Order: sequence, then structure tokens, then C-alpha cells
Amino acid sequence: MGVSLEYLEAFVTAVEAGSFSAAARRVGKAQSRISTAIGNLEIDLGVVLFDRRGKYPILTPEGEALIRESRQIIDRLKALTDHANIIAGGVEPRLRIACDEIMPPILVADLLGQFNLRFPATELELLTGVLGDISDMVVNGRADLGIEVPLAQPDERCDWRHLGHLEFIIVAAATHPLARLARVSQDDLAPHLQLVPVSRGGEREFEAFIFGSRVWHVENSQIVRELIVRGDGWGALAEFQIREDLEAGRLVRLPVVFGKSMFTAGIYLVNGKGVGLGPAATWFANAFANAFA
Amino acid sequence: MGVSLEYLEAFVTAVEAGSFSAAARRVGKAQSRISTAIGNLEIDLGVVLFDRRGKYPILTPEGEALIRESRQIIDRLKALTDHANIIAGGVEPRLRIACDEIMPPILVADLLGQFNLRFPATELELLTGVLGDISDMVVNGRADLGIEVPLAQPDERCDWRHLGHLEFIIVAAATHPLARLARVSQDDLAPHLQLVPVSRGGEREFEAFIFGSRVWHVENSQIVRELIVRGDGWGALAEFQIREDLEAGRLVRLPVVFGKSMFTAGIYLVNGKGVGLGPAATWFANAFANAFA
DNA sequence: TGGTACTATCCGGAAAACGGATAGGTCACC
DNA sequence: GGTGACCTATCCGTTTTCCGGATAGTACCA
Repeated sequence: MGVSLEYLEAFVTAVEAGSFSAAARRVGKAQSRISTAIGNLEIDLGVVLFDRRGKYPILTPEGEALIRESRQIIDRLKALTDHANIIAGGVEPRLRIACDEIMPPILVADLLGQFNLRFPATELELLTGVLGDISDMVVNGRADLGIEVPLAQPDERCDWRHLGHLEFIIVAAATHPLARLARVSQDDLAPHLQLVPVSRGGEREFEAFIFGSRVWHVENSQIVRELIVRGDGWGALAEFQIREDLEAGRLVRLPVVFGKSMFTAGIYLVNGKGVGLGPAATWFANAFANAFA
Repeated sequence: MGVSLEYLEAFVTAVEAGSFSAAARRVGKAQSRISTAIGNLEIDLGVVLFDRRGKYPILTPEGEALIRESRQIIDRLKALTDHANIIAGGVEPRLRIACDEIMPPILVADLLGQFNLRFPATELELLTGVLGDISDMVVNGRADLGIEVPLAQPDERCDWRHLGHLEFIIVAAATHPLARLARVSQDDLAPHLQLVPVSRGGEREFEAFIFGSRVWHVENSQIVRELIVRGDGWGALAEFQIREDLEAGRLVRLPVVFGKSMFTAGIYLVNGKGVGLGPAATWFANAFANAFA
């Protein structure tokens, strides 16, 4: 392993500066160092890199073929040290975010794109789930950060912070019998199939929301929506998720006559109890909150 | 610039070998060197890479985030030295091939793909032209190698080698008046527009082939084909180029009654006079010849 | 509680890195 | 054709780093 970074740096700098002397001045070293460095590199590679017959050295075709790879190695090293400095400055080297599936994918992707530019040294892992899955992953240590949309309060095993809220609407297909009623009571809902999302960990926190005599628990909220659109039952879905269905008349909002409070759900940031958030996690949480402000 | 390739290699090898001692054995160095190398790397990067509390060191999350970039730098260096060795062994660092546009693009792309695998250290430049353009580029020094399809003999200013031959067919559109004749003489062809390809350098070598009273010179052979398909005139086109047109009945072969020899054209490798061909150029020439064998 | 394998550190000799000086060459300009 | 500016290669003495070996301390297994 004769080839060293000093040699490669001398090579690249000499090409950019136009002469060995200029390269030496640029990096603040003696000219003899550049000359010997390039000479040694030529010996190690077994290739003559410069034509030195003239006043200024010019790359041989062989040197031309190797300069790009050399430059890339130098650039990569620069990136490595940059990332190391960022990490040394306290930015998380890895951030695992568990995000509720209910969150709009476009929003999440947009935030992640900004994150990528803002934190180039951080590896990101995005996990998804619904309801209690999020806080479960945080508690289990599989995620550092959770974006949770619980139906009541966020998980008490975690620290949490309110980020915003989502509107849930009780809907059925336009062809569903419930769609013909002018006012819908709990008794009206009861005889019909209710579709509710369920977390992988079980549906424990859903009891208060179940009015139907028959209930299907479905883990994937996209399939819940699909079933409701088909007219198989009714359910509560996030407003953004069914905006197009409402506009197209496929789904209709049911005019329920009981309390409204249950139709909004808070969005919470959850993280391990007593575990501080690093710069990347804090940025992500703030960006998420801003997106809902 | 504290970070050196020795350090990075020690880092990568230690991760792969599972311990500093195993890494030292693998690279044939003293264990103390790996230990100090990684210690120095940690100082230079400002990041603790390994958790050394146990018997075997394990990567910290910070180390995990940096190992991939480190490995890539080592791999790039390996590639650089490999390429340098290949070039030092006499393989051309750059090969500029001028290829006649008449050659089937699929064949050329296939050969270039094989070339890429076979000569990873060689930069390739592919130039195209027709007729005399090819040997012009070789003579001017803009190309090292030419694949030429001259109508008579290859350019006398170059060394050349026969590689194969192409069939040219005299055709017209099925709707063209000539398509109705049972036998076509030179006098039959004369009154109709003849379409011939022309080189950028001028059409000097085409006189013997011009039978038409009206001639269009078109530099792009695809456009020549298009004009003939549209029924604007007749011309000689390479068999592979119009195979589909013949099968579909868009074009018909004219039953000409004069000599056949003029319907085949030789494919020649041309290179600078007295300039030897390197391994990559030789391989390419042979591969080209095999494709036509 | 030994045995084995590991890491960190110290040590002395070898090797290199380093800046400066110098000889010799190229090129533009007069 | 001479001159001066600028370039490269090489030598030199000093300083720094590299390098393998030895040693002490630690973790894991039987």
C-alpha cells in the first residue's frame, strides 16, 4: 500500500494548480514535497502521470485516465471528514422515526427530502404503523422518535409533545342506506357494519369508538377506505384521505347528532421517557409541527 | 489532514475481521499498529468508532454511520490501483473509435458493453460519421481506430484490415413507379430521384454509383431510408437497415439487371499508418470481425 | 479460577516526511 | 542570442512518524 492520500492530494492539486510549485504554494508545503510525492505516486502506480518536458507539466493520457478517480477519492475523504465533524458536533448518526400510516405520504416524503439536505450525515430509518404501534416501537427501542395519532392521550410510557391535529369524518358510501338519512344517531349506526383500523399490537384503545353491532378490524387504513367506498360499511376516516372521494360523491359525510369532539385526533411527537432529542430529531419535530400550523 | 489511508484500511479491516488482532493478522502487521491506527482515526474524526468494553470491539452507532463511506474510499483506492496496473501493463488508457453510422446500433452497443467489462480502465470515446469521415478522423488524430465502410477501397492514408462485409440492396417504396417493373436497367433508374448518403467531408467517392438524373445527398442514413419509404426516390440501403421494411412490404427490392458486385461493401478497420494497435483496440477489432463471421 | 484471546501502551530502531538549498531546464521577452 | 522569471529534480540534515515486539491489564469461557 504505497499510495497515500498525501500523494493523491499532491496529484490532484498539481493538476488543478497547473504546476508543482503552484500546488506547493496552495497547500503551504515545500515544492520538493510535491515533486517527490508525485514521483513516488508514479512509481507506486507504475504509470507516468505528467509530461515534464515543458516548463509546465502536462498530464499524459495515462494521467488523464487516472485523475478523475483520484479526485473522487479525495472528495470522498472530504465528505467522510465532514460527516464525522457533524456527528462529532452532536448530530445523531442515525434517526429511526416511527410514523403513523395515517399521515399524508406526500407530506412525509417532502419532510424527508428536506431532512436529507439538512442532515447529510444522518442515516434515516422510517417505520410505519398505526395507533399504539408507534409508541410500542419507541418503547421497545426500535424507533427513536414517533409521530403518533392516538384516539385519546399519547402513550404514558413516553414523553410527548403536541404537534397538531387531524380531522376525522364519519362517512359511508353514497349507495349505503345510512346515506339517505337526514340525521344519524348512534342507534342508526348500530345495525350496520363498522370498519375500524386496528394496530398490530391489538385494538385495546378502541372500545369507546365502537357503536356498530358488527365490527371489522382492519390493519391497513387504505383497505378500510376501500371497503367503505365499496359500500360494505361505515367508519371514521381522516379528512385528507377522503377529500377526493367526497368531492367525487363516492363518499358522503354522515350527519351524526352526537358530540363532535371525537372527530378530531391530536398528532403527538413521542420519544423515550427521559431520552433527550438530538438536533436532527428536534428539527424533524419542528418541521412536522410547522407543516400543521 | 490527519486521516490517512492506513487508518481507514485498519478501520475497515477491523470491522470485517471482527477484532483488531484478527485484522492485524489479516494484513500481516503488528496488532499495536491496528490499535494505534484506529485510536488516531478516532482522534482525527472526533468520533468514537468502537465500543471496546467487551472482549471484541463492536461498532458504535457513530462508527456504523461512517464505516460505509470508509469502505467506499478503500474500494475506490483499490479500483484506482487496479486500473493503474492495467494501464501500466500496456492497455490503452483511452480509445477513440470512429464508427460508420451504417453499422447496426445494437451490434455496436453490444460490443461496447462487452468492452466495458473487459477493459474497465479504458475510457472510450465513440465518434460516428459516414464514408470518408471515418478515415478523416483517424488521419486527423481525432480517433485512434476507425470502422469504415468505403464503397471502393479503404483510405490509402491509413493502415487497414478487412473485417467483413455488408449487403446493400437497391430499393424503392412499394408505391414507387419502379416497383412495378419486372426488370430494372440503369436507364430505367435514370429518370427517378436517387437518394445517396454523403459524408461530411464531401461526396467525392460516390460518382460511380450515381445513375439518377436527379440526386439528393443526405448526410443521415436514417433520413435517406425515411425518404425512400415515403416514395420520394430510390437508393441503395444496407440489408439489416431495411429488413423490417421489406418484410412489411413498405419497400421492395428492385430487380436490377446489372452486376451484383456493387451491392456488397467491405467493412474495414483503419488506423494511423504505422501506429500499432494496443490490446483494447485489437480486442475490439477482433470482436467486430467475429460479429460478422 | 486458570487459560485464552483481546486491547492499549511503551520502547528503540528504521523509515519517511519535511523545508531549504542547489543545479539544470524551459519559455517569454528584449 | 542573451537575460530573467519560473519551473522541476535532487540532495541534505533534522524532525516526525512508522513499525514490530514486549508487556500489562481485561473480558470471556470452561
